Order: sequence, then C-alpha cells, then structure tokens
Amino acid sequence: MARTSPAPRRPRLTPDEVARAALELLDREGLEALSMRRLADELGVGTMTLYGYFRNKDELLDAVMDVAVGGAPLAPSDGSWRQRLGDLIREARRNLVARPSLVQIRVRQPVLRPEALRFAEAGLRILREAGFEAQDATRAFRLLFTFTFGYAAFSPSDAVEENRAAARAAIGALPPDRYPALAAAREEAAQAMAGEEAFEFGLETILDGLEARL
Amino acid sequence: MARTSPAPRRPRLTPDEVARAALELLDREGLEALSMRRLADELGVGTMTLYGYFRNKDELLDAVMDVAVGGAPLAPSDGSWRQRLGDLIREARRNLVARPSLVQIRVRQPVLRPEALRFAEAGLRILREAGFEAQDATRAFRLLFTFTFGYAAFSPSDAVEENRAAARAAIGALPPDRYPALAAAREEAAQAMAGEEAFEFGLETILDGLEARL
DNA sequence: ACCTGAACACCGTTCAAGT
DNA sequence: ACCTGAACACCGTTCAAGT
Repeated sequence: MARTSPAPRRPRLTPDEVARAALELLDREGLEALSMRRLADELGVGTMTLYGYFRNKDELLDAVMDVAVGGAPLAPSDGSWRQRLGDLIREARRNLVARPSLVQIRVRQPVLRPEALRFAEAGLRILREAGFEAQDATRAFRLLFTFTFGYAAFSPSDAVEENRAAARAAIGALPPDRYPALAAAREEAAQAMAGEEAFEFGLETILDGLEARL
Repeated sequence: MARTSPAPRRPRLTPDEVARAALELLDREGLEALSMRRLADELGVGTMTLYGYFRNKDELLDAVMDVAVGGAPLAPSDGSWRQRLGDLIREARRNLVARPSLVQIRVRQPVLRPEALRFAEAGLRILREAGFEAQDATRAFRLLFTFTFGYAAFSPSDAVEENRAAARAAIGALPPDRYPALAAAREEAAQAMAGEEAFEFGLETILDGLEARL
C-alpha cells in the first residue's frame, strides 16, 4: 500500500513565484521595503531559502523586472512611423509611472532579459521600417529610451505640487541679478519639472529631430 | 595672565569641511562607501557629531552636490545658440562622467541649491536669447537635462566592453524570428548602449528638434 | 555649547548544519 | 535535495549622557 510519497522532494516554490511575490511587495510598499528578509518572511520561509532560487538580490531584481514587463501587450498601433513610435514610448511611460520602482531597479543594473528586450525590438522595428539604417536606428532608440527612463528617474511623479512649491521657493531665494533667466521663468520652470506636458514636449521634439534626419 | 582661551568654544569643523571630506571619500571609493559612520571615522569624530552639521544623510548629500558643482566655471563659449547650448551640455556630461556618483545622488532627491541651479540658469539664458518663450525654454532645458542625466544614469560609463559583450550575448540568445530587428542590429545595439557617439547623436537630434521649433 | 557611546531596528550574505 | 539559524560585517538615526 504505497503511501503518497516515494516521489523526489520538490521545492516548495518556483523562482517565478518568488519573483511575483517580490513584485507584489514592491507594488505594495516600494523598493525600499523589498529586502531579502522581508520577502522571505512574507513567503513563510527562512531568509536563506531565497538563495536557493537566486544567487543574490540583483538576480532577484532582474527576475522581478522580467515578470513586471512580461505579458504586457505592447499595443500594436497603426498610422505613421512617428505615430506608432510615439505610442510605444507613451505606453512605456505609463508603465513606469505605474511602477516607479522599475526605474530604480534599472538604475542599479542593466536589464537584458527577453521580456525587457521586447520594448527595444518593437522600437527598432518601427525605426527600420521608417527608413533608418541599423546604426541610426539603435542610436535613435537609445535616445528615446534615455529620455523616457530619465524623465521617470529625474522628474517627481508623486508629491508633484510639493516639489513645484520647493522649486518656486528655491528660485525665489536666488539673487535675481545673478539668475535673471530663472527669475523671469520661475512659474514655467516649476511647471516643467514634472507632468505630462513637459514629457510630451520632449517626446515631440525628439521625434521632430528624428524626422529631420530621414 | 590670561591664558589663551576664555573664548567661546568653537566647532572643530564647518559644514563645508564635512561636505568636502564626503566628496573626497566619494571620489575615492564611490557612493556606496559614503556612510555616516565611515565619514565620521575618516574625520576622526564620533558618528553622531555629523548630525550637528546636517540633520540627516540626505542633507549631507545635498551639500556634497553643492560643493561638487560649485566653482566650476561653466565655460562661456561663443558662436550660435546651438553651439553654445551644445557646449554647455557637453560640459555637464564631462562632469557627470568624472563623478558618476552625482547622478546617483540626483536620482535619490531633487537638488535645488544655488550652485546646481547655475546650470539651469545658463541653459535657460541661451534658449531665451535664441528666441524661445519662457514655457518652451524651460521645457527644452528639461529635455536636455533629462537626456544628459538619463544617459549618465542608464548607459554604463565603465566596464563598457563587458557590458557590450553581455548585450551581444543576450541578443544572440534570443529567438531571431521573434526578435528580427535586434538580431539584425546586434553589433549596432551593443555599440549604441554607451559611449560618446550615441550621446552626440542624441544631443544633435534634440538640437535639430529644437531648431525646427523656432 | 559641543560632542558622543550605546542602543534600536534594520541590511545582504557566508557558513555550517539540520532533516 | 532542500532548507535554515547563527553569525559577520555592515547601515541611519534616536536617546540620554558626558565635558
């Protein structure tokens, strides 16, 4: 009467399940809350158990990035190359606004996972179809990527009004004779430090520049 | 016979000296080595002494940023607005390449110190002289700032060849039928992920886009 | 007025061991 | 084969105290 288990012992978790739990913790409490100890606690295992799935924290974060961008549909839009490329970038921006921690992970380490590379593939494809040669296409994509991630990294996405107020105060405290341009554009500078309008201005300006190169 | 000291006791250090010592440690060993404990040790004081100069670590980092960018001459170049703006950005890039930690500090927190704002002032002034109104000028500067800091944050500045090799390997491992554009531009993509050529392409494309708007 | 040790509440990771 | 506690070498910061 064979009991249920001569079977080889199997891990309680898969790396994917660990990564998903990490992403959930990230969404709930942010990157600073995602420690190996906290995550292990939430999963009900010892801290060191996690090191059976990932060699270290960077590897875990790599996997978190992968599950975070995996499955997102990369909405295939139509229209001109310019329209489609703009839509792709706006979709990336929406993802980064929804998950600011992804930017913090990317700033720690390059990410070369297949799921993450779908974004580059989609961008490159549009640029090649538009007529750019391989070298210009990769550089153009790099420019768009840098702007999109840079804007997410360096422009506040929450507490926007507090940040604007701080900027107004800082500019107001400068000696106007040494900072005339900032003094004359105080409100505009406070507006431009965040938000969708300044992002759109940047994106459209880059697309203008690319169009001029064709 | 008055001895040398009825004078009020004076602090052993000034905030500026502390910030300078922190910058030196940063240059020598990078941001991850700059802890309150390490810095206090190097200065030969107790850790908590530093909290007499700065309320917390973020305030110290703010001051480090200020001394790092302070005094740099912002080389006044001449030529067209386009030439001068390009030179300003290239100078900022050189500073960030020389001190990658500044980018890591900026990603932690906005910096609104007078010395740091000289860069925005110089950029805005050129853009206003070129003919941009206040709103477009601030947005244009924000675009250039975002690209410059973004490139420094997301493109490796050392171990470039190792990073390129990793990118080649990752692209090579992708199924070519699902990633045809990347497969066809593998070497170009590896090149474009870092270096001055891709930066120059981006900068010139942005300047093209701005010129088209005038 | 200025400085500081001890303590609190955390980290990531190595190592040796437990089932 | 899989899991884990203890330990190591760190963090930033609060508190109460020392000169």
